[in-house]
Amino acid sequence: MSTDDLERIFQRAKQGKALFKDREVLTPDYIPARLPFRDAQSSAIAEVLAPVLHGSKPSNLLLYGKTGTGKTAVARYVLSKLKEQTDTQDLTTVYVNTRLANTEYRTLAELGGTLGLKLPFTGLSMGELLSRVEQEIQARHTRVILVLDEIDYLVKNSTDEILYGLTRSNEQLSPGFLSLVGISNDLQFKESLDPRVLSSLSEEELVFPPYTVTELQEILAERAGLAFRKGAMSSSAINLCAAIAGSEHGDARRAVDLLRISGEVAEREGLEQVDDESVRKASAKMEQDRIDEALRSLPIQNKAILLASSRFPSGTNTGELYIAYNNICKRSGLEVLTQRRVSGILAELDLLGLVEASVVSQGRRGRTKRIRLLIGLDKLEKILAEDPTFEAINRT
DNA sequence: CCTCCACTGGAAACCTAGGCTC
DNA sequence: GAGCCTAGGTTTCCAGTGGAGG
Repeated sequence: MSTDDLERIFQRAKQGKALFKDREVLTPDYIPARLPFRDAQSSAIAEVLAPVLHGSKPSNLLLYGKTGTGKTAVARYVLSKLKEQTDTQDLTTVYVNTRLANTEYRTLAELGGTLGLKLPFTGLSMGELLSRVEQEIQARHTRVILVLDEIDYLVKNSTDEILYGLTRSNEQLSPGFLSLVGISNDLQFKESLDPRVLSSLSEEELVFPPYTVTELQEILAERAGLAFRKGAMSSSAINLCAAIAGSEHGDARRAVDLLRISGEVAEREGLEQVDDESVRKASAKMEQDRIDEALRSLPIQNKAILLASSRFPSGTNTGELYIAYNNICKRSGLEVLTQRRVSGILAELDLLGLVEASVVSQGRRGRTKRIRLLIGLDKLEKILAEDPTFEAINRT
């Protein structure tokens, strides 16, 4: 890229009018001043939590709904309003996303951290950790409302030990108490839960239906009004955003993301207005970015397996791929994993949408996974070439 | 209708790297 | 330092299986 190119980019940025008024409004962390179409849910949660204001313990609460239906936003919104009502120190609200926290341990540690405890990354037993947190709550006479977002993830990836512990400590604490608000994307996660935990956790339940396309349109229009300058966003572009996001299960978060990226695309191209074309480009870009990012952040072994599957443009099966994978490992000095593990990694790659690995039966010739690469060869090679491990191979 | 392939996928055990307490 | 904890990735072991070819 020459300096001329750079100049042209900057020049265009200077000339083109800034389309955004306040980009923040379209970031995932933004909590809107008002949540359209969620009044019923907001007030239901408020009803459940209200007792905390005169010192009694609210029921535990479970929120259900698919991604982007506003569960998290509503929960945080109500919590922040609740906070405004109490000026005392004795109400602590904690929000933990268990998927980001990743493990039971880190979830609890995060709770402890918000309470002001200093906890190590690892090393304590779960029991020890729990009792430390309990002690802190008692010592402070504090009331805690703990929001566990994506709680299904926690249950799926470990036991429900922590939930059991938390619901139990609930009963034992005094003074002070701990109320739980669980948020789940998965409507069936209840089935994998210990019945004791379930009955305690879901004293109250609330379901969030997906947004309809018309609802999305209104939400987006409102956000767009705050985020963009007047006239910088065509209404047909808003409708297109709503339609694209709506066709993917009424996910409001993705709709808002799409809106923001459309704006960025249009701004970069020096347009006066975000049009349908920008939205389409943004939509394609989001999909592309998702794949690139998934590829880049893959562990080395997963990359090696992808590389192996790229040797078979018309698809292959586990056994054949394992042989190719073995070759690649030998040539790049990589440790060779067992076939069992490779099979597991293939399932992971399938989940990421990088590879299609479906189990097929070939009668006499056994059962195996039919494996097909779902990403472009050139793209894969380009990104994997960034990894020094595969240098030797790429040259041949 | 039966066989038997080439795996699948569950379960448990193992290993490493971290950290605690005494 | 000994003896205990955890996470997370891996290996080991193995019972289970869909369906083409007999």
